[in-house]
Amino acid sequence: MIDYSALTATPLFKGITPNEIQTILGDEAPHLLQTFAKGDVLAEQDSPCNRLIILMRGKIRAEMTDVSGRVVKIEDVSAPSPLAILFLFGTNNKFPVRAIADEETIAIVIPKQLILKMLQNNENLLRNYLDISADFAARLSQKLYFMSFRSIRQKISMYLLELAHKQQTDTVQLDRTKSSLAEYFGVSRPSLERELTNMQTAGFIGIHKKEITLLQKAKMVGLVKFGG
Amino acid sequence: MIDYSALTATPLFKGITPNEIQTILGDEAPHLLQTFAKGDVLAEQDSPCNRLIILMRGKIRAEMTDVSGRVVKIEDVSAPSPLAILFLFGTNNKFPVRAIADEETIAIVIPKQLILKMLQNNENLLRNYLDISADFAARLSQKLYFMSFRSIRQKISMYLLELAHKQQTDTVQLDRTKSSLAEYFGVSRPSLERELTNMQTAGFIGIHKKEITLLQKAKMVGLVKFGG
DNA sequence: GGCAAACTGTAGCAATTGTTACACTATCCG
DNA sequence: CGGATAGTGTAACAATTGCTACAGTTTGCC
Repeated sequence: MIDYSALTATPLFKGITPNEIQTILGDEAPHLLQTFAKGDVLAEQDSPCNRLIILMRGKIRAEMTDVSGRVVKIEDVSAPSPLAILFLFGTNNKFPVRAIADEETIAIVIPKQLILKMLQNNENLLRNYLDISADFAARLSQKLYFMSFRSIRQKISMYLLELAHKQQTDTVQLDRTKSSLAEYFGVSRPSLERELTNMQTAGFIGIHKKEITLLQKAKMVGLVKFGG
Repeated sequence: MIDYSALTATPLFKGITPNEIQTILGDEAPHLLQTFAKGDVLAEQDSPCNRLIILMRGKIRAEMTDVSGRVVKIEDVSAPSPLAILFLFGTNNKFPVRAIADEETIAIVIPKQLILKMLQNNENLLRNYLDISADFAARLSQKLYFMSFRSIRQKISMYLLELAHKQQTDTVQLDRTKSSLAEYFGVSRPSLERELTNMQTAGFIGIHKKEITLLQKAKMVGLVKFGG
């Protein structure tokens, strides 16, 4: 049986009642359930992305094999959550990664054609779908924006200034570990640490664990603007 | 008057007949037309993105002002083409850039609510919309993928190996200028040139203008795989 | 044809960043 | 409580990359 109330917890079905979901999915719903054992492949990299996979229970990992044959783990996805929602459409709609079950996993697999119908028949669903896509794109854009700054000092300044703006204070709390921040910036962790220390020594910021105080906002703005 | 046949040339209305478009847009269509003089602002950065702007004639430039006040040109868009299609939805749906008319420009401006209705009422339109979004996201992903490689040599190798795969030959034609390739990689132009020269000296590739021959594919694969 | 603008190729030096290694701390979980 | 795991902080050295400057080439356009 499909647990419709669990589905309302997924971003895609947010704001839609279990009853509505039942109606949307229709009578075929029970046939859409699939179970995967640990190690099973839910979707092969570069295979046609002709169905939407929504995890109901369990978790998977997404791996990518590049031209050189190197396998890189891209992300972990836990239920309840839809998978690769953005690659269902587009001119080259293939799974960008291989999805492998990390434990026993139950998923609802919905053919692309049915998705199209569902989107047309339910405005909430359509909005959710478009919102999810847009948010994804916004995150990618934001990250690329950071990559466009040359020096680590510029990236740090930019990041902290935006954090200060969001948190409405000049003493910000880092919203991720320094390790993952280094990864986000695409630089090595020691390099990031060093530059943070340099900026503290230079009097730009004060560092206490994950709490960073912006001491010279104007100068940091200048860094971003004129380089350095 | 709206030139419906011109609209069919936009990616959003691809495959939809002028008559259908007329039906989709409905009676309000004539009220949606707007004219902008050179220098007029079609959309302000960070203003709510509550309408879709489709350029029918003329061209605009998209500029972004960052935290520091630095103004950067992001892209040029010429008619016929929709504007910022991916930022209409999402939790923070604001124009990421300021759109300024570079010459006299005529555009159809469709409110978000109407777009939602249109997408629900026409499957072709919905598919086009989703395809455009997905393609955009795929381009962003692809670019981030390149940014994830540390050295310039790795980026070059990766890029050339993919080009060779696409063009089905080991003598590839660069699909953009070396300048823009440097920008795409997020490195300085002289650094890219130097590394290309180094790779030629090392015997990996042969360079003749925009034509590059991959002489040691296996070793280049190794570069990407093991670093270096 | 000829001018302007964009693009290419190269060099030397300065600066930033990566790498590796090690010690230490915090957090999670049984 | 204790052990494992993830995260932090720092240092020295090597390597890559950026910057600036200049000369030459191609392209587009009048």
